[in-house]
Amino acid sequence: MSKELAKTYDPKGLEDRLYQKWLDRKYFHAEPNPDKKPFTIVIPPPNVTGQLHMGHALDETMQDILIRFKRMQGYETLWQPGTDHAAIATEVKVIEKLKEQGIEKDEIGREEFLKHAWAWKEEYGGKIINQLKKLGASADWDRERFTMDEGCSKAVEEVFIRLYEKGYIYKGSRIINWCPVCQTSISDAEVEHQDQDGFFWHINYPVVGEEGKFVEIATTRPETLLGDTAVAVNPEDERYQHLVGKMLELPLTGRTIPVIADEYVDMEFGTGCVKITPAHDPNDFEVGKRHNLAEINILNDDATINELGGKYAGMDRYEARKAIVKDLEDLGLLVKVVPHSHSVGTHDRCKTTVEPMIKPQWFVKMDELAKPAIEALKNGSLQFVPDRFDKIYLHWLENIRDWCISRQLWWGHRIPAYYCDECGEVVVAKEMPKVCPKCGCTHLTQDEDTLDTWFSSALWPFSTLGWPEKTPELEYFYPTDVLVTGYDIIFFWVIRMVFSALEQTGEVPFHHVLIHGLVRDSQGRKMSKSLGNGIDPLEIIEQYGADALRLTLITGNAPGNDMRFYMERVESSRNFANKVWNASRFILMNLEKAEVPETIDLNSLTGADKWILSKVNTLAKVVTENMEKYELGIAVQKVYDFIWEEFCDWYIEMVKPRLYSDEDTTKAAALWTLRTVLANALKLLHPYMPFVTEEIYCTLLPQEESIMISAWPEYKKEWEFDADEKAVETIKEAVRGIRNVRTGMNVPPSKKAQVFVVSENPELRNIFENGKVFFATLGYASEVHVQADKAGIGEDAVSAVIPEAVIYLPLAELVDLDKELERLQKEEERLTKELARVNGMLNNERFISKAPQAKIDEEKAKLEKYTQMMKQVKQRLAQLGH
RNA sequence: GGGGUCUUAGCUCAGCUGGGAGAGCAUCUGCCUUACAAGCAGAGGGUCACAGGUUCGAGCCCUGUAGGCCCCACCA
Repeated sequence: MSKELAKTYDPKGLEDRLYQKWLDRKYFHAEPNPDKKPFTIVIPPPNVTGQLHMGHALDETMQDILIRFKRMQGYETLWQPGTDHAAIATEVKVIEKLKEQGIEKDEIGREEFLKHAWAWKEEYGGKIINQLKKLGASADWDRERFTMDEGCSKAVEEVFIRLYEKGYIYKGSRIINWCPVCQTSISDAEVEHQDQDGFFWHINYPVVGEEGKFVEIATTRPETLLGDTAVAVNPEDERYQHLVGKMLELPLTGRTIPVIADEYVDMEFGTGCVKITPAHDPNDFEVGKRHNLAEINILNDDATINELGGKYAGMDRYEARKAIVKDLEDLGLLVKVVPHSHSVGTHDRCKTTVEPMIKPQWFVKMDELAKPAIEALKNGSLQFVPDRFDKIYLHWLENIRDWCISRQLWWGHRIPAYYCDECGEVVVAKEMPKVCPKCGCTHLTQDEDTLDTWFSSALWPFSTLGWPEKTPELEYFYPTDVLVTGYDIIFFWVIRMVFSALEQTGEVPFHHVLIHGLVRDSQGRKMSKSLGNGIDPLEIIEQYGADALRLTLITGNAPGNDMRFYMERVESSRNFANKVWNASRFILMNLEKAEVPETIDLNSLTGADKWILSKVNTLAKVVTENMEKYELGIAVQKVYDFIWEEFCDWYIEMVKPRLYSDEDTTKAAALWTLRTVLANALKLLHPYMPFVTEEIYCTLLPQEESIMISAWPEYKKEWEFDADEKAVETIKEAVRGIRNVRTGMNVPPSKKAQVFVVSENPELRNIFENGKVFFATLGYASEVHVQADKAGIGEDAVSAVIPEAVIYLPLAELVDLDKELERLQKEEERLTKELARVNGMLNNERFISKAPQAKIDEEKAKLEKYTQMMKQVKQRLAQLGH
């Protein structure tokens, strides 16, 4: 590889080339290795038919950062990838595609449909994986899995059977959420509650045998009246006690229903009389059970009224509502209609209003399974980052209800339950039994339903590692270390993984759950297809590079918080990549011209060298600490600031004179330092920006194979140089003072000026003496004089005051005395404020007696510093006649 | 109804166990300085939502208020 780098960083081409190199060299591949400690992350499997969006980009970037970090730290790192079959989402897409070809799902039948679904999976399944690769994801693609592959399917069967045998899975006719469009049951987690403006219809139900007497009920769903089997009042309600036990005429049906008493009824709400429809309301279902009420299902699966609805049969639920209200009005039974806002359950996927219905379904009994999951969080074996998600997790588990796992879909894991055609015996087994164990007949039929897609993803952390087999992978990599995911799927996925893992493997599936927020558009809206405000990560990568996208997604964001996506921020990230590129280009250009030793005697380094070495040493420590706390945004910000400010703006500028001079004896030291510090900074940056760092690193150190398998920088005691750090910081402060004064006077850099540094402190004079060259290059000085007093400095020189020193610039012909005065007065004002603050603290007896000594000393030092500076400022003001 | 979270510079956001308010972008000024104009050097800009409290000391901890966002919830 040539040391020639292009003038502007261009990620195109380079990224694909480097990614291919990593793949070819199997860097992503992990194997159980007893000599190393494992570090494992399982990917939240993206939907097999999905398209990479910003949410994925964020999620995968975070995982890749952690994986690359740990890999460099010497762990055997497995990032286990794969995809999810996404039962309902995929099935809907396949149905749509078939419809375009004029084919209906029911016409072709189950087997044929599944062929189409698998074909779809084959066609689109690999797409999202390739998109992840574009991001730089260092997952072990050799181990890619799919929730419906053989191994995962076996795990699903195994778990189903185990839970069934333990009595944790059961089949029952219970009220479930039904989606009339998708024509399947869905779990509680899939129901989204939306507040909708509706009405309260007050309806009179005539009392049987008591002419002119009515019970007034209020309902938001008058059409369900067709399925009423009682009216309930609160047993404590004195208004209605006399009615309990009486019969009512159910309008429009010719049926009569009883008035019952049940504590469920809130006396304060509505009329205090509630119509009870056990077949179409979860509460009413419970009431019905308590009172042995009939359950009358009045709906077809598509939410039209069925034959039990009399004249309304065949009408859609909303048409029926209108018709029924109209008929009640005609009968004079409609008392009033009151606007009322209430919460309506909708299917999260298609937004259809769900219909509670009683259907035979399979459920997972949750109470026992939830207990260990709660305990795992409480005893610390499972931790959320940030920990505010603890409450959400606990609240859900503590109020959990049984999980409806059967779906009336074809794409998914078919429930391993078989029914005897003769006697109806249920057998749960891996394969269809030849004969019914009860009656011996040979005709059995498998359950038609499939499992909730989350049933298989709940097993993902261990099914992908080979469970239920005791594979070496499971032994070594499990439990995994951290799960990275969005807060939006804590209920769907995280919780179900935890209780499934605890039940099946006896261990938590992961120790940490790192939660991130949503990536929103620049106006703070969710990115969505319907709004058309989505930004395609691949287009960003194409235009700015994957590194720029990754940096943008990680910077300036705290864990768990949503973020807004701005193109300006991507540009800024791209600019940083270019900055790194150009700094490296400069260093490489200079390295070409000289031989630089592999190692160097640290004593041969200059103060500036030691300063930057010390800085990068501290940086390594701080970055590591933050990454271990999952503070990725803070960590990368530190690297960014170091590279741009300390390294580029100060160190490289400081070192230039040494590089440009052939006589300079410290040139090799400078080059060694440049190379060493850059290499370390690149390593710290690599998890965030893998491509640009790899390209530069390998060019910088041709003997190195790859930065991604290089060792993570560790803090080195021998790189601590406190005195040199302090000295360079002092010089920086002086240089800043000079620049500040010059800009204030509108002196262009081309106009060089003499600089006098005056300090009574000999130690400080020594520092400045050694730093003369920096005043020349960085402070545009023509000559530098370091002295103990003001001898030879004109009264009209401008000055900058720093602690224990004053810097004078005789800019006679340029000096605007009014401006100089203004500057000094401003400085005086600032110092006055600071002194007031410090004095306020130090004169406060309670501060002296209660504050820690270190803090008191710190403030005393400040007092001394500001007093000294104030003295200088006052002297200058006096010179100017103030 | 319950819970969470946010309110910090014109905009978007950091600010990790309380100890002199930060970044990016935007704005203004001066620089095509031989790594980078996707750059360099400077500057302006904030009673940290409001009111109390704890503390020697509060952007940070506690209570309350106002507004925004989110999640959960079986009042028909």
